[in-house]
Amino acid sequence: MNVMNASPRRKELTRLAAQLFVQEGFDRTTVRMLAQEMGIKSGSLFHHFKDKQEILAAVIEEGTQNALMIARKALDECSAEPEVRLRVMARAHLETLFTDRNAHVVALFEWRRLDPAASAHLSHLRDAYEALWVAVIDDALEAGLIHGDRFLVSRFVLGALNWTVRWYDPNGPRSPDDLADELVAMIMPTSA
Amino acid sequence: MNVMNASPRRKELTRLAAQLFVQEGFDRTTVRMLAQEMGIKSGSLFHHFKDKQEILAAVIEEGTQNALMIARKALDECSAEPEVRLRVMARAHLETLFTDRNAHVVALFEWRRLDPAASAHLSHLRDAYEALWVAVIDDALEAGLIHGDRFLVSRFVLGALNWTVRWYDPNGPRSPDDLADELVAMIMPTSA
DNA sequence: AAAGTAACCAAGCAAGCGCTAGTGTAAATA
DNA sequence: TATTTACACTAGCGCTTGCTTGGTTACTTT
Repeated sequence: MNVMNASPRRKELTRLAAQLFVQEGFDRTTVRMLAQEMGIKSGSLFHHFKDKQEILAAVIEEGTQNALMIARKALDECSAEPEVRLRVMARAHLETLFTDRNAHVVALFEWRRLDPAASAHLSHLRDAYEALWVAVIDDALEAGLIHGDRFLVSRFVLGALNWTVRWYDPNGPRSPDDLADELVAMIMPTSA
Repeated sequence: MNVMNASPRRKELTRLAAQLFVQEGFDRTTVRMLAQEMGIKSGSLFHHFKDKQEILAAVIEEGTQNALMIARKALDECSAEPEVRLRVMARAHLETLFTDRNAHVVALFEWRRLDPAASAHLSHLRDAYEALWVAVIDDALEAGLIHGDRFLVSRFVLGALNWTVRWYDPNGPRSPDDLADELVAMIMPTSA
C-alpha cells in the first residue's frame, strides 16, 4: 500500500498492469486477470495497491514522470538553436512514447477513468510536460522557422505525434527518429 | 431487431447510445443506463438490438457512413486543383467530426470493442474513407504542394485532425473551417 | 528468542452485469 | 373480425465484478 512507486516489486507489477490495460482496456481488465499475470492471487493484489484505481494512477504516473525526465534531459543537452530544439523535442517525445509504450497508451486513452483526485495530481505532471513543448514551439515561431497560431500548431504537432501509437510498427523500416524528422520537415517551409 | 439503421426509432436510440458511450465509455455504459436514457426498461432494449455489441456497431456505422457521404459530396462539388481539394477534404473531415461528434469519438476510441465480425464489416467503410484521403494527398504531393513520404504525411495529417476531438471547443472563437485551413497552411511551404 | 513486517492465500460477500422468458396491448394487416 | 406485428413490461437467472476478511509463511530486526 505504498504511496510512491518506490518498491521494485510494485514497479514490476505496475509494468505488467500497463501491458494488460493496453491489451484489454482498463475496464475489461479484471483484478483476477491482473493477479494471474503477476503470479499471485487476486486478494494479494490489494496488499500492493489500495484499489484498482490506484493501479491505473501508478501506471500513468510512471509513464509521465519518464517522459518529463527524458524531455528535460534532451533539451538540457542540446544547443539553443530553435530548429535543433524542435527536432530534439519531437525525437524525445517519440522515444519515450515507444520505449514506455504501454504506459503512454494507457495515459493517452484511459486518462478519463482516473478518479478526480488522481486526475488532479497527474494533471500537474502533464502540464509541466506540455509547457516544455509550448516553449520550444514559441521559440520556433519567433525565429520564423514555422508559422501559424502557437496554440494550434502545438496541438496539431502533439496530435500527429500521439496518434503514431495507433499505426507505427517498431519492427518496420522506419525508426522513431525518422518519424520525428519527417514531421519537423513537414511543417518547416525552409527545409524543403 | 432490424439489421439496418433504417427505422427512425432505432436511429434515435443509436444517437442516444452514442452520447452515453462518449460520456461513460462503452464498457461502463450498462444496458440499464442506455434504457433509462431512452425512456424504456432494460429488457425492451433487446427488441431493437440483438445485444449490446450491436448497439456499438450501429453507432460506428452511422458515423462512418456520414463521413463517407460528406467527403464524397464535398470532393464532387469542388474543382480539380490539388490545393483546393486538400483544403476541402480537411474541412469535410472536421465538419463531419463535429456535427457527428459523438459517433466519431466512439469510432475513434471504442473501435477495439467491436467483435471480429462487426469490425471486419466496418473496416471496409473506413478503408473507403481513407482511400479518399490518400488520393487527395497523392495529388498534392505530385503537384509539389507538400513534400515528404505519402504514407507518413497522411498519417500525420489524419492524426492531427482526429486529435482535435480531444481539445477543440465548438463554443470557442475558431470555426472547424479555421482549423482545417490552419493545418493546411502549416504543411504547405508556399502559402506562408 | 521475540517481535515485527512484507507478501501471500483461501474463501466468499454484496452488488452489478448482460441477457432471457413470458406477458400485455395497441395499431396495422388480412 | 381474426391475426399478426411492433413495442413495451415484469421478473429474475446465472455469472462476474471489485474488494474484504482472517489467517499463514518467510524473512529481518531487536
